[in-house]
Amino acid sequence: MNEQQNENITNKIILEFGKTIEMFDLTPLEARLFAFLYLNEKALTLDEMSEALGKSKTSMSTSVRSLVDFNLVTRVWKKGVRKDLYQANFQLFKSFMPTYINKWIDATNHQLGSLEEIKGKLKQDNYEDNKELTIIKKRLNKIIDFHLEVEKSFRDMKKD
Amino acid sequence: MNEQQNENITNKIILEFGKTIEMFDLTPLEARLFAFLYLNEKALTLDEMSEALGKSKTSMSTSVRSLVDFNLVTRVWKKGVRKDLYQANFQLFKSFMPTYINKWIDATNHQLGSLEEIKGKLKQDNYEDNKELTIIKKRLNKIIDFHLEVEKSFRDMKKD
DNA sequence: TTTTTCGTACAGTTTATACTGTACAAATTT
DNA sequence: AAATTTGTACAGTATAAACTGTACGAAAAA
Repeated sequence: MNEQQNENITNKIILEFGKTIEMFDLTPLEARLFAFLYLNEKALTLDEMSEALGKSKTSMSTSVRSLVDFNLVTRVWKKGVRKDLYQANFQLFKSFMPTYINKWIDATNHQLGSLEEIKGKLKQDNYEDNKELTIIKKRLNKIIDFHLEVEKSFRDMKKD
Repeated sequence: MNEQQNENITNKIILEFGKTIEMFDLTPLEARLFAFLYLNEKALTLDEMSEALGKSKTSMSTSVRSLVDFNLVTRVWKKGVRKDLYQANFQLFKSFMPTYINKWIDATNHQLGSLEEIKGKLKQDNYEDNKELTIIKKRLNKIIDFHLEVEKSFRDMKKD
């Protein structure tokens, strides 16, 4: 009854919290797994996760590895325990938000580079100018501006 | 030669710009389609899109409809032209960014509601208190705080 | 050393997503 | 009215993503 009750509540929270985590570009399973780990105080084994989420141990292995790579989960050592133990990092906002923002900044910067390169090539090679090309050039500049604006938005977001 | 040259450049831009647009949660095809429309001054028909992107007309129909729903593309009327014409909205930042931010705000608010509901139920029904439940409650509060913080971040982002 | 246990690589399967082709209603043209 | 054209619903197909089960090396236990 007690167990059942806790599990019921846990599942509801996992469901809702998981949806939010998915928005940070994690897969549904990774999201649920993180939520589950977060709700548990003590570090858990792959078998415990597998049992709790009803998914294969292999899935847990790969998913938890992703979470570690994303710096959302930490592998924990405990004397006498042979199995690997994993624990969710407790600082949610710091774990998720900066990484997400950086992802946007990095991506826009990278695209910016590619677009500038195209622009440079257009100037260098003296292409046969025609009406259509003129429009393309104009739009390319607008696209570059757009990337700058997006990048700035996320950069500003960091300053808090 | 002239045509070929323009198409070549257009494709390069579509490729790079498309990647960025995908980050705003559009499918790869929607992203490329928008990029393509944006690079064209005049409004285009489904057949022209289909021809240019090498995808079926059906795909164009559904994709362009999505873009219209997202307020990224506008249907345009032109006298004497029977086919439907579509044109990309030119204000990129205004088209993409506010929608994206609102999506986050709406989603976090919605989750917040669900989580508060769970919290309320936990208080109301006097559950048998145990150590595990105490931890769950504590974590639930942290999760709610997290949602508030995320929501605030995106709300602040709007103020520019 | 032999046996057991653990984590993960890998191949295969299931499930979800993206895309196409046919068909057809609505609108336009002949 | 008949014929053509246009956009899209729908069903089916192809492609990608998620997930599982078996197998096996590494490490620990017997």
